[in-house]
Amino acid sequence: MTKASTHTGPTHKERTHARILDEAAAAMRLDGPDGISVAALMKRAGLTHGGFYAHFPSRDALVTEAIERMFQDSRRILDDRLTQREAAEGVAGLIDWYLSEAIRSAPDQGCPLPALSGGASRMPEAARGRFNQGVAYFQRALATAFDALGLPEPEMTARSVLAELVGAMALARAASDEAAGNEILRSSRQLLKTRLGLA
Amino acid sequence: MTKASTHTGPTHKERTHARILDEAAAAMRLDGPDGISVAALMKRAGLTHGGFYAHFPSRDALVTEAIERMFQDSRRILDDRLTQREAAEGVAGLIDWYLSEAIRSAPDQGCPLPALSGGASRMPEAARGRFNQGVAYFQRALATAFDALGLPEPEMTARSVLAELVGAMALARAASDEAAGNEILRSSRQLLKTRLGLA
DNA sequence: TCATTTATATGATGAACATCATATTTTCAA
DNA sequence: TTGAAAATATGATGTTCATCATATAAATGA
Repeated sequence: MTKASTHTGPTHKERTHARILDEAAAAMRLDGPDGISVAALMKRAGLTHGGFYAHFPSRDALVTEAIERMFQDSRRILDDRLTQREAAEGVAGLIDWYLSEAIRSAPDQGCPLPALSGGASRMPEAARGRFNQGVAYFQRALATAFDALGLPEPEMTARSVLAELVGAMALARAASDEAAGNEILRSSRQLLKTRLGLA
Repeated sequence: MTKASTHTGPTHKERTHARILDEAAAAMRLDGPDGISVAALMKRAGLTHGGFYAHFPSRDALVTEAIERMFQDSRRILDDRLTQREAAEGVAGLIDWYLSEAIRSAPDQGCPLPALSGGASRMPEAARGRFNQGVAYFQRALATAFDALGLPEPEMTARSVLAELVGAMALARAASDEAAGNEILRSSRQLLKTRLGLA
């Protein structure tokens, strides 16, 4: 069952691997790196627990790959919004998307930072490295956009804005009262755009 | 060993209870609500695991009490800073303290929000309620101070500022590169004070 | 179709965990 | 000083977990 020499699609095993990763990424966005057991994860992927180690050498390796997968997804969204439009429109749209009520209610979509930032120190070292690369990429992308907007101190502003984005979504998701959570989102959407001159 | 009728200090049991709670609060600020086992917690308190259930009916009850304890500590600091000084000085000092490198390196002190926000949905229901009360208190305290500063939209600003405080500390702690973490703190310290007219 | 490789399933092992029953120690009033 | 009550320790139970050895099933080249 070695992959044929001619260019064919992904192997059955590769598809299964990807499916396990997708489920892990979704579960971890909901419940953090320790949020799902190997057995529960495999069941969600439609498999049994034993086969796991044919795909990943250890649970830590899964966590690391899943973190990377999450940031790949986020990077694609980020790039779409920031590079395929006018800078002002791109940034405003990113803020509205990032802090939308839809994303608030669907933590398994959206950015992994609000769910994972608080627990990065508990992640396997390799996973934490990927996490930091993801944060750095996000900061650079924002700084580039802010520079295009002509804002002063684009790097510093990027760090500050990212902090508010992440904190606002984390706090909004934490609220048991949905209305209170939505107020947090609304406040940050508005004041972020105000301070970036997008209001 | 019933507490004497005359007013004496706290019972031995009460002191032990408080000691367990303090250890739990410190551990949870580091590693979240699931960060420490009953056995490990009791060992840190200088006791053995079995006695735990003489103090708490369940692990969930401990988590709930520990959350409350953490917010009591924070509330005291918050009130000290915001009520015992000029509003401008109090807010600036709060920002500098909250986002200090010392607090970054000592997660078992400082505010529980950065460590716990991401995982509030996994907390026992009662604990989540206390958590939300803590957030609401923080927001109200900030809004009052911003009102005293004459800022427009003090409530909305309070939500936005709290989000940035929490997000900045969470991201700074997540960074494996200490310098990168410190840049995050520095950026938010400066831009928060700028946008509140305290620079 | 058949034989062989690859992918997945079954079942087991040992560790960590929350919880609890019971034993031991400590405390303090009499 | 002593004995009852309170506080803590010991040890056990059942569960969940990551990991792995091995068995079965599925796929593919011949």
